[in-house]
Amino acid sequence: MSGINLDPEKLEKTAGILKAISHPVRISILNALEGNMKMTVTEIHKLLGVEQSTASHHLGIMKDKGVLVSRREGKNIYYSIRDEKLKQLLYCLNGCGT
Amino acid sequence: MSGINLDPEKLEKTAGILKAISHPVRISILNALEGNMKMTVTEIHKLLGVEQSTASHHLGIMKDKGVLVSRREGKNIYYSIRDEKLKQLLYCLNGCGT
DNA sequence: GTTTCATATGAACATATTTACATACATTTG
DNA sequence: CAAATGTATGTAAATATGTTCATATGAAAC
Repeated sequence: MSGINLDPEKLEKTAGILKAISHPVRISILNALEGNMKMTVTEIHKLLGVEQSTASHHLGIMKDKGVLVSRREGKNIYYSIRDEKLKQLLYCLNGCGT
Repeated sequence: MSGINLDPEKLEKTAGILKAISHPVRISILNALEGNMKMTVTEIHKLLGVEQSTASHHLGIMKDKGVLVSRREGKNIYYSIRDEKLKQLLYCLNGCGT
């Protein structure tokens, strides 16, 4: 909150979270999840028009960095945004995109 | 503001801005600039303990993406955060870093 | 003009990302 | 158990990124 962030580990973590968002496809996924609460891999892959494996890959990256969580329901796996704070960040983002 | 962001150009731009921030050194630079308004390349290179060329490189990336602006004053070039909105995003970030 | 300080650039190298394709795994249905 | 559906993984190739070292540019001082 005051001055420079010196902790290398926290820096890495913060950078990791940001990096996990810094991709057109992943931003699209997050935008979709802002409106839908939860979506399956197939829904996202069809909505965005990317390969199923590509969608899965991007979802995996965001889950790995703690941006998303997933939950199995039968054959489907639903992904959703983990933290409300991250949604705030997304709102800021849409504002910054000028 | 509602639903999914479909404009590929805007997506690329947003991703570009985020990408420009998604690096430990660059987050450190932004943290430093939040407190200092403006800093020279040398100040940053010494404060963070990175090579001069590395500091210049990272500053260039952020300037290129519109995150920073630079202004020459004599021998020095001062960098500063371009947009107030970006500072908000940084505040959000420090909140999300848990 | 040449020396000095501040910054940027280019080459080279290692490493990481992104994507597609094929295939494997998990769950349900018949 | 076999088939069908939904998801993840492994490989490979193209591209991008990060870092260092050396060098070039720009501005000021002498």
